[in-house]
Amino acid sequence: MGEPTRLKMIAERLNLSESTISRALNNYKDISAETKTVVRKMAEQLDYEPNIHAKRLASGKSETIGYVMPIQSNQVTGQFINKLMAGIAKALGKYGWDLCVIAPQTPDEEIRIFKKIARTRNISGLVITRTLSDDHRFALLKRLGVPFVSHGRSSDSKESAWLDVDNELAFFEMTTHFVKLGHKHIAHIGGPRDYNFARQRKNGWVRGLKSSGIKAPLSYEEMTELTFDGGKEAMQRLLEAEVPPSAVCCISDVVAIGAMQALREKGIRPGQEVSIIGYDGLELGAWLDPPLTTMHQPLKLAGEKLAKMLLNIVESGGLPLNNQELVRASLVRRETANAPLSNWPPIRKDSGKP
Amino acid sequence: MGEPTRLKMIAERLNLSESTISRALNNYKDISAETKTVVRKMAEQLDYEPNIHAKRLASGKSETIGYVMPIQSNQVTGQFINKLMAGIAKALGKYGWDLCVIAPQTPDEEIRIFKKIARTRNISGLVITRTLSDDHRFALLKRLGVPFVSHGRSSDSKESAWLDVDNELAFFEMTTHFVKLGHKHIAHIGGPRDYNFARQRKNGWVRGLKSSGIKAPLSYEEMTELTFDGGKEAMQRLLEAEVPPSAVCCISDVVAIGAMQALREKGIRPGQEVSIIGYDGLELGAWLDPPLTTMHQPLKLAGEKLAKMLLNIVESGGLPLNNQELVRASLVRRETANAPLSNWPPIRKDSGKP
DNA sequence: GAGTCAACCGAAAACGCTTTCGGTTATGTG
DNA sequence: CACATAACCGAAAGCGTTTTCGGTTGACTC
Repeated sequence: MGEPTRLKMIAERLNLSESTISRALNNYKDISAETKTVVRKMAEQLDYEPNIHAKRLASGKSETIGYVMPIQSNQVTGQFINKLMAGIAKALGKYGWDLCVIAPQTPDEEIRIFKKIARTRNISGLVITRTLSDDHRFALLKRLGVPFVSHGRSSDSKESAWLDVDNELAFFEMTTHFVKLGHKHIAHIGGPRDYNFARQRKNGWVRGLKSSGIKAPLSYEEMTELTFDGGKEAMQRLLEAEVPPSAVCCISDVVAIGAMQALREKGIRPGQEVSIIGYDGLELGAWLDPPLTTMHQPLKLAGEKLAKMLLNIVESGGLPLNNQELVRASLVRRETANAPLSNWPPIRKDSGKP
Repeated sequence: MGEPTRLKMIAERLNLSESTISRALNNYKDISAETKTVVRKMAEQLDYEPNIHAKRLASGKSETIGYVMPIQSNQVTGQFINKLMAGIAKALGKYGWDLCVIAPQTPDEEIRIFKKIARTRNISGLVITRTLSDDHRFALLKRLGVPFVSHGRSSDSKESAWLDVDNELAFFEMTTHFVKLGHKHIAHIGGPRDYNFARQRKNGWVRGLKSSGIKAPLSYEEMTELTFDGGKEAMQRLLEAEVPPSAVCCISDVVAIGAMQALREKGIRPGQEVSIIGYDGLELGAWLDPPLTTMHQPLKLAGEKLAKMLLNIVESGGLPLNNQELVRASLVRRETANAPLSNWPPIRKDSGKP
């Protein structure tokens, strides 16, 4: 391949100084339009590509952003992560920035890595996901002065940059959708309250019930890990309620799939006796039996948006405050959410009613 | 946070030269053991972290490897990519190397990016996945002199580094497993022959049949895209065979899920009239109705291995030839693969038999 | 016609490390 | 005791950019 082109070579060919070449290529305003075009043409011709390390050393900027992979990636968050990353990488690519994957194995390691980034500045900014309601990372990164954007809010995110889905609205809509179908016994399988979105979604359900004038017994609020197993067990508990629900708002598709399993094992048909709606919009849901009704959020687009926000902050000095955006999820109608059956909920033999 | 520690500061405190410090920290052999420990202690104490850009500029090494995301990432390869990446990042992290995500939007862009990497050397090596039987990338990267390892072989991979699952063996075992269960009508839904693993898997099926003395009509070999839809359509075609199969070896779990859908729509029960085995070992499969029998390969481990191979090549001058490894997949027994039913395959009314 | 001011560009100093080359010491050798 | 030989270490030259600080021009003002 021969030696790569250097600034110096361009300078020699054009009888200009290296500094002029550099400034011409970087579009400084004290270089005449004429020289700029000449320089650019020559750079193009020589296939010039700046040495990125020299550039970063000299400028003190790293042009790299990091994506922090969720630690416990044992779950079917697969789609989630990919699509987000693909979006981020795509957006960054346009500006010649790099996306670096950070995969801490433990929370402690995550902290160490953050501190190291703060010291070395080898990464210009971070994208974090899976935010908790009470997420120490927000304060830590702010304190360390590391620019970041989060996918999801937190109690600490008032002044930082974030992109979030309106989870509460989504679950409000999910709940009222059930109401419109005629349901009166609407339960919720939520996730650990640690996760901010878990709270938001639960609140949406509560608000949906309230605005429809429906009351739900305490037992209708279930909580579980975001796994298939968790969903299954939660559903089993719900079925033991005095009056089992006829509709269930699930915090995620994965949980919903687990819940469907629990129903089947009791001989109950999802979408018949008990309706179910999930959340995430996994394509997979369409291939279940029966296909899972769910709510969808555009993830790749979210990735692009997150990248642009971060770029705005680290490059253009944008304020985190001006980089907050709430997007909407949309209902994907499939076959697990239908009108209630007349013979359900069943009257329990052991119920107190005469 | 104050200014980060520099080599210079350590040198001043210890009354040594910068070069000595550098060599001590990099474990050069012309530095006495004594000085080394002193220097290391001081570095530790001052929380020294080398400026990575300076280091890379001076040494000419980038300490970064790139992972090329499969272009058409619309599929449920989710798990796949993540786990692999998590493994790579984990292994690299131990050596202070970075993992950079490369997400070309088109094949052309992929080529451009490779060429750019070759010129700029801003990435020390690549991990590529989704290899094709006839994959231009192998020759291209070799020609460009960019070190790489592939997850999966190709017709061009004889002399390059790779990690692959023994796909043929896996499908051989899958097929003979069906035979042991008593099946005689065993079909295969394969993928585009472009993919090398698709050929390997088909060959495994063929070999499995042959070694069991079973013959399959031409119509038993189906081919499709690696999608839910593809699996469904392929299964529909199989059901129209003169003698429909009682067992189907599917190239992936996703395809198998699509196939199950096709069965259900015809009122056929997966695992009863028609048995099915998938491939990939997605957890998800356990939550289908009925749970999908499949074959599993350890992906995170694969990622770690790939990273170590690449490090061996770019750092220790290891030969690609010495970095080839074949791993085994293992059968995960669930509920879609059972002994055949006596009333299946059905005798077609329109069959030629009297 | 001296002075002012833009508009352009070059020289040179960073940036923080690695690495070559050579120079001091101690250590052994004839 | 001169001399070669290691064993250690320092000086200094890169690595390829960016960026500061001036220095030339030529046009324009009064």
